[in-house]
Order: sequence, then C-alpha cells, then structure tokens
Amino acid sequence: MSPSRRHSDPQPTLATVAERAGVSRQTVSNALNNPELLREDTLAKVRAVIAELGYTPNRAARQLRTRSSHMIGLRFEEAQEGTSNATMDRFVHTLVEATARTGHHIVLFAGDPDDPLDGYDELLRATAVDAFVITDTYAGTPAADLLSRVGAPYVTFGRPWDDPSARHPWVDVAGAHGARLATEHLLEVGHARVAWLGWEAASRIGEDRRAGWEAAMAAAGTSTDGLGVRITDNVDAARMAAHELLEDPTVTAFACASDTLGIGVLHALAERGLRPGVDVGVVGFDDSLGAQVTWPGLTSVRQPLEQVAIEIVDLLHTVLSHKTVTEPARMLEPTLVVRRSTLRDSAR
Amino acid sequence: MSPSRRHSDPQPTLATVAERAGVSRQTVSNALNNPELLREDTLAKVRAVIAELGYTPNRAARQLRTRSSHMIGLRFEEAQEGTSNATMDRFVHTLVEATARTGHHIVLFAGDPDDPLDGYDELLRATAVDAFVITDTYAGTPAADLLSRVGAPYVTFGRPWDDPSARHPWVDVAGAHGARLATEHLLEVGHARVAWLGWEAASRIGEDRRAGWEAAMAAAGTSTDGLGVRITDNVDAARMAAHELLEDPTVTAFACASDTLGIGVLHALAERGLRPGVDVGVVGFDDSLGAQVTWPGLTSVRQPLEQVAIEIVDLLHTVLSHKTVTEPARMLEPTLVVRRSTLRDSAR
DNA sequence: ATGAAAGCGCTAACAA
DNA sequence: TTGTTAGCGCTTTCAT
Repeated sequence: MSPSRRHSDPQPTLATVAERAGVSRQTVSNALNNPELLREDTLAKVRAVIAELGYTPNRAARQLRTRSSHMIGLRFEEAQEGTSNATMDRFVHTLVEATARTGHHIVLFAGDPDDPLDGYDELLRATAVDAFVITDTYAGTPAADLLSRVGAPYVTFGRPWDDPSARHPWVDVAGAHGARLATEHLLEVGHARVAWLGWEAASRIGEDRRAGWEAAMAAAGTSTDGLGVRITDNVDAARMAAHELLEDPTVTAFACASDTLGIGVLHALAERGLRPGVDVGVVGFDDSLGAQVTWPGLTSVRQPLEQVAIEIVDLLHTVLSHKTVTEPARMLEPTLVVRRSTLRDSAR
Repeated sequence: MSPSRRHSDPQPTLATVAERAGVSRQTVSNALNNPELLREDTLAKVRAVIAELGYTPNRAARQLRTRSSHMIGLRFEEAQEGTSNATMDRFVHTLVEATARTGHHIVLFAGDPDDPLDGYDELLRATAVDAFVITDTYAGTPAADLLSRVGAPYVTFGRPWDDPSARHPWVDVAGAHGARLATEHLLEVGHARVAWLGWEAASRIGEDRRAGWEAAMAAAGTSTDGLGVRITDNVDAARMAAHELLEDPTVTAFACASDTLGIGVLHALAERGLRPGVDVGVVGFDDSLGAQVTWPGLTSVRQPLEQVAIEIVDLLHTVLSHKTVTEPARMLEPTLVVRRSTLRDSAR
C-alpha cells in the first residue's frame, strides 16, 4: 500500500486500475485470474498499475460473485484448565501455516460446549466459509454428520471411529502404533513388566493407544494382567494409580496415554524417592511442553502435526476443486522422543 | 437449516423470504436490522418465514454493501518448540469466546516471521477484516504503526512501550505488580534474600517485571546486589543460573519472569536434593500448564486473560462504531496462584 | 485479445 | 410503515 494513503481514502478498484491502465475492467480481472489470456505487453502494463496503486481485489465482491470465501472454519473450544489442549493449539498453528500457502485463512468460531453442532450452521448458511476442519471426532462425529447431510465440504483430524462406512476425507495418527513404540522402547531398555495408564474405556483414542501397549506386551510374551488401569486424564489420578501399581516391585515402567498421566507418574516417583529412568521408566504421549520442561524430561510419543496439517490442506484443496478424492483416508505414524525418564545409565 | 435440504440447493435469499412473506425485500432487511421500524404483525410474519426457510443473510453481500465483515484479524505465529506460547494460545481461546458474543469471528493469518508487517496489508486492502488485534507489542509496534498510518482500527494486547505518546487503544497486565506480588509472597513466608531470574535487558516486559521485584525488595529494605540475573527464556539457562546463585546459602528464594525459568529452578533444586517450598521458594509467571503439572506444583503469577479479552472486545466495539474511545488505555492486575513451591510447612 | 452487459445478495436513500 | 431504485466490486457470459 502506498504509505501515504489512508484507509479512509477510497480503495482502488478494478475500475480504477482499468482506467489508469487504459484497458477495460475485464482485462484487469483477467490479468489477475487468467493472465495467459492477455498479450504480454498488456499484462505487464496492468501489473505495473496494480503495483503502483497497491490494488488488492475486494474479497467480499469476489466472494459474492464466485461463492467462495477462501476461509476455512475451525471450531475452537474453550480454554480448559489443567487438561492440555496443547496438542490442539500446536495443530492450529501448523494449520494456519499450511492453509496460508494456498491462500486460505482459518476462521475460528465458538460454539456452545453442550451442543457439538452449534456454530457450523450459521457460518455455512452465511456462506462465510468454504469448508470446515473438524477436530473432535473422538466424541463421535455429530458435526461431520451434519455437514455430510447438507453437503458441505470438510476434512476431519481423526478417523471416523463409530462409522467404518464413512467416506469423508480424514487424517489421523496411529495412536496404537505410538503406544507400541513406547512399550517396545521400555522393554528394550530392560523393563519387563510395563504398566499402562490410560483413559476411561469410553475414549476411542484411549482404547486404541491401549491396544498398542497390549500388542507390544503380547509380542514380548508378557501377561498384562493387573498392569493396565483406566483413569481420568489428570495428574493426581495418575499419581495415585502409580503409587498403587508400584506396590508391586516387579512393576518398573509405565506407558501412558498422555503426558499429563506420565507427569503424574513422575510425581509418584518423586514422593517415593525413586529416580525416573534409573529406577522406573516412564513414557508419556503428545510431546507437550510439559514433557519437555518437567524434571528430568519425559520421554513421549510425538504426533506429526505439521504433516497432519499439510495432508488436511491437501485434502481440502482436492475437495474444494470438486475433484474426486482418490485417497480420502490418511494414517500417519507418530515417533518417539526419548528423554531422561527412560534413560537407565548414569551418563545423565 | 432444514435437515432435508442439501448444500447444493439454492440458499434462500432476501427475495425468497420477501416473496414467501408477501412483503418487499427491504422489509425483510429491516426485520433483520431495524425491527423497530416494522409493525408487530409484519415482523412476526417475516420472522416466521425466516425461521421456516432457515434463512441466514449472505455475509459476502452484506459485507460488500456495508463494508464491514465482522471479522477480526489476528496474526498467529508459528508454533515454537520449548518456549511457551501457551499464554498466547489461552488468550486466543478467550478472545474467540468474547468476540462471539458480539457476532464477530477471529481470522487467523500467518506472516513471514522475519517481517512483522507481513499479512496485515493484504487482509486490509481486501477488506477481509474490520480490525486487528495485535499481540506482540514487546517487539516494538511496527504493525501498530502501519495500521495507524493507514487509519485501520486495531487494539493491542500490550502497552506501547516505546511510544508514550501513542493514543491507540490497548489493554495490558501490570507485570511489575505481578512480580511484586510474587516477591512479597516469598518475603512473607520467611525468605529474606529473594533472587530474580529474568530475561535479557532488551525485553521491555522483562524489565517491567524485574522492576516489581526491585520495588518489593526495596520496600523490605533488602539490597538486590548480585541477586538479579538476566538470561534467555529456557529451562537450562535457569537451571544453571539457579545453581550459581544457590552457592550463596543465604539465597533461599527465586522470583522468575516466566514459568519456564521457574521450572528451571526446580530442576536445579532436584539436582541439589533441595525441597521446593520447604528449603527454597520458587515463583513463576503466567500460570501455564507447566506450572500446574510440574512437581510439586509451581506458584505462579496469573494474568487475567479472560478479562483482557473482554476489555479488548469492548474497545474494538467502540472503535468500530466510530465512537470516541474515552478510556483507550486499560491496565489489569494479575493475581498470585499459590502452589507447593512456596509452601514451607509440611502440611503438604 | 479485449470490451460490454448482466447480476451475485444485500442495504442506504428516498418515495409513497 | 412499506416499497422502489440504485449500486457496492467483482466475474461470467457473450460479442467484437
């Protein structure tokens, strides 16, 4: 923008540019959207005027005409204390980056916490967004169902747990694989009886991760009897569960469904005077800030959120250009970030 | 939306509603925007048809006409590992909630990290947003300067550190007051020599917080010689600085410019076999998730982010209705959240 | 390769 | 109190 022009001055429009360049409005529009239709010298001239005037097409007008806003809706839940939506936040950052590359923006909207559908409707009917990204498929997929019903485009972060027949595009991370990595790592560094701290059975994500632990234990030929517990996702519940499990001296390692639970185990160790890593191995899940900063560092399963965002944008792009999605379901693999909570030697 | 209608069907427009209700388009528009102009029975009839058809005004058309998008722009920085933009994330959550109440949405946009101005321009010229919220005033206020220059409305979270003559609306939290609360708390529970772990001198926020510590120490009549250090905001730097300061046995407490630094101190204590709270008191800043989950719990200064968001939306509202802002500068006060890192007794 | 005309859905201004 | 007219800035025909 020319630095001397104030916002209150009239913005240049297609007409302004056209007049200044001595061409018709349509030619300017073509210079923007179909440059290959213009003769080279015309194109150059128009572009020069556009730059000179600092012209940017009016989004509202374009949107009204093309019925496309280049906005992607994302329902943003209330900040919840204690439990970490840190993963969600990190995902949003990566999503903003990824959508920017295709000229899209993310529109955040709030919804009544008791109504998983609230907010979608209005944005959609107002043609304010082109598509949605849905992140809470763990709670079933009411929003996805709604959008499917009205034929609105969307992509979910999270597989359709309750509906294997669902055909919508989604991206997810193999939680079971992550838990398996965690458990195998603990077995490798010499722990035999690895306990599992997971969420209530109602959580599909939680049960998926637990299955990974069970698979790794089965592969090692170790029974999981009495080693797996289901608790709510908070530090104190994990701390108490860990205390209980540690009454059995053969239990020397914990794989957990979240960093919150892993940190709870670290609390129990601190209270018992046990050394993380050396005496008892602990692995969390999500590689949150907490895992990174907590003493002495919590080994954790990290989701490739950057890649998730890129895949989602790719799917979004395909869906929005009305192409057929050839590969609507994409499962990514997490990795293990090793920190001192699983280092046994004293080269610490 | 009537559940049976698909998105591909034509959306109802003003004209549809008008025809169905047997009134003119303008009357429907008035029913929406100036209901007091209509006779009661007309209004009721129009509203009934609106509900029946599931009509929502097209945002693009409205925006084109009124030149107002009801979108607020917020530049969203890349996810940074290790250092916590957790405060920023929590703020965004509260902002989404607060703006929703006035019918606005938050548009996130990315910008080249090396160019603090990148992204604003385009959104503005495209008339895609009505206003901006700026959050990184600590880095000077280049974005605010740009927006002032072009006459675009904005509110900042953060005072104009480098320009006391700035007249734009802003909301901030008194960091010095927070550090003072932290220091006074440590003095009250019986520590005499309270050290300060803060950021480099270039950080205005950091120096502000430090000033609060100095004020509290001065009020207690204690010299701060050799007790204040300036380091980068990461756990390890704090850990090492704490080790150094703890060589002096009279140093028994730390007030810190961030939770990250506070957690670094906890690491040093763990390595020295000192008990947080009992032997050494530690206070962090921001009440992040880390402070809440780290063992044994980190006392921290909490910013009233919900209130910040509410004040910002209020200012935004005033600015956007072209009213004069009577009180453009609003300073809020943080509070202290006490956890076990400052509890001396053993009722722990 | 370029231009003219029409219209997306809405609201401001005015008329009845 | 309600209706009519015009036009926001753009792109999609269609004509040149």
